[in-house]
Amino acid sequence: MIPNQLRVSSPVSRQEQETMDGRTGSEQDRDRVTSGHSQGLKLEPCFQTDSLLPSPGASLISQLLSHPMVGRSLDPTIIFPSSQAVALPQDYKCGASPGEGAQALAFPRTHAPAPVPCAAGRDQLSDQHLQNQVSSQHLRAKRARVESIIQGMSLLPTPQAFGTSLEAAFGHERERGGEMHRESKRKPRVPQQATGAAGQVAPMAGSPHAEGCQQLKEQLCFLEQQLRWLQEKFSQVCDSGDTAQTQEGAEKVHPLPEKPGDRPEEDSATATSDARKARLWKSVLEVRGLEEEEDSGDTGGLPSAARVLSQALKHELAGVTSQVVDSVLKTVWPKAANHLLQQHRSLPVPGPDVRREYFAAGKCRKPLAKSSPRNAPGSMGSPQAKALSGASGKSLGSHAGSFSSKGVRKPSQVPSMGYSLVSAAPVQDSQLLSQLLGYGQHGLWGSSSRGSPSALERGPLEPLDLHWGTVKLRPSVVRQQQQHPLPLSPADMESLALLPAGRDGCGELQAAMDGVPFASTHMQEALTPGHLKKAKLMFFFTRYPSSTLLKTYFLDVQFSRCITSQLIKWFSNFREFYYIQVEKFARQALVEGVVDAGTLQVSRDSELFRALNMHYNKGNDFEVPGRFLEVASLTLREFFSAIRAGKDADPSWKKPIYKIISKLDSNIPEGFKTAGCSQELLHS
DNA sequence: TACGTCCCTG
DNA sequence: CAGGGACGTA
Repeated sequence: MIPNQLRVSSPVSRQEQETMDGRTGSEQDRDRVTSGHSQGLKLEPCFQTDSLLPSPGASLISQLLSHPMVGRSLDPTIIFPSSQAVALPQDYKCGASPGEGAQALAFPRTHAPAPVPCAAGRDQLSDQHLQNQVSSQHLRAKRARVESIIQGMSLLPTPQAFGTSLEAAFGHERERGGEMHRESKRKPRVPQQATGAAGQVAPMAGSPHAEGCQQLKEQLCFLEQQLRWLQEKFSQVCDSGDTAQTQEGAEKVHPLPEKPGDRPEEDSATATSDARKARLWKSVLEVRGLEEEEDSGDTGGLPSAARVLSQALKHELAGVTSQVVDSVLKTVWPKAANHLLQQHRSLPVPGPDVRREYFAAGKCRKPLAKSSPRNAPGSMGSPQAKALSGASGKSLGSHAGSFSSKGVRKPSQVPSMGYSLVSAAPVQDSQLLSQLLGYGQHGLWGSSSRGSPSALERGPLEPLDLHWGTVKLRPSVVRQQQQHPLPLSPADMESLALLPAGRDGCGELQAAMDGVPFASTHMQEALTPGHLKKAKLMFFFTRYPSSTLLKTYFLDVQFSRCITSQLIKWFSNFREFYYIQVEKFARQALVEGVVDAGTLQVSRDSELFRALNMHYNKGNDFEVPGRFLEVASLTLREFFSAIRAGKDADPSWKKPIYKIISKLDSNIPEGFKTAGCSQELLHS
């Protein structure tokens, strides 16, 4: 932890240093968060992703996807760790043995259960092997091309989900899959069910997440099923195109019944989920077969079969991902889940694009009241629930002043639409994203009057955020954090980095980070009109804010000497105007013959108030606190008395008044600390 | 040196 | 009405 690291970069003035020394708790929290975040960065791919995703479904997918990545031929032992693997034509493994030709081509097109044709003894095939041996060289070359095509399939940048969201979600598994791949060259690996699901979920057992893990596991099993369905569907597609050849291939392969287990490697293999894996493998082979077909004929672009596969996979994965989300949510947050799922399920399965949009809209943000940086991922539960349901402390309106319905409160009138995947208005997006990225965990935003979505709306992804493992952040994100330290917790960043974005996980994240109006959370190096407006409203509460206080309330501003001066100057100008107005009305009252200063009261109907309100609260979107009326009344009386006493002859006759008024500052509502506040005010 | 106030300008 | 300069204060 290097709490001060982020401040070292820029020299701080003495006052700023003092300010730092007297930092508020929240500021210190911010440091903790930030440093905690940096700590989080050091955590390489770690626990949760591993522990939650290695269920069979995940590993299958990742393996499937990882194959092209490792740039080697598909290895049956990956998908067939068991006997079936060895039953496959041996050629598939190394591609060097005789007989790779016809069998390799024929097998993929068969629709007989994969293991059966696979198990077809080499003895029975030997004739065909001999016949085809002549062309084996050619076929090898063909195979290489096909594999490169398949490789390209999963690497394709276009396509939304295929190699992206999965890549993000299963990235680690995938990496491991690559290693496994190599390992399994000779040593059939233990089925994932054993090592993966059980072994890796186990660490979570006993924790509040155990149940969630279980749920997730089940969902991933469901994902498997979906994949199976997909394979079958894909097979049908292939068939429709290649009926003749498929039949031909089937003829070749069908007469090859054999029990698995003729091969030596089979010994060490276990036999769980063999049928499923066989089908998966078959599907892969079918693709390969198709590729070979197209290789000789249609060579342009992405093969249609691949496209079909891609589309279907995308669709299925999107759906299954939703299921997983639902499942986990249901587990860790049953009450909300019920509500959310109802709506969620009524929605069409979101495509990757939709999800990307959803993310860009900042709707899958962290809980606003993300209590403390120590709220490490995985330790959710009651704190989260509290934070989510508690709708956190103060609101702007909880103090003397509040926003009128016309103004800042507007966002709160956003219909409680729950987990809607439909993108919201841009302004809202920025606000929401600002919550996500900015100060959400302070819980300052989370008041009902601030238009913060209800707890239910805070996103079903939230639990997942906590589950998803730590991931190395994109350099750009890290850079941004270093330059403009935001109180992002590691979990925040994780969720950002891990969100299954659209076509390119990183790219989409980048887009979301860069493209979305970031001003509300990005540390401003200059004060904006929004800040001015905010300052004006703050003037209703404090006429003499210290620079320390200002720093506290303009958290999204990168304070420098210049910024501080400008803010101070603003308030100086506010005071100037204020006193001028009050003096004017005091004199006016004197002229009007007012005798008793005590009768002077500033009400919301008075001209003085109207003038002041017009100045500090244009649009009247903020309900001026009553306290301000009292202060104004007192100021008016003081001026009145002083003028009546002829003190205005003294050049510094106002100073005593200033001194009195300066003691009448009241606390500023916490809501003003919200980063998005300035932005929000601007739009109101 | 930082801040506050006054005065002035556009 | 925001902002700059001059000046005073701590």
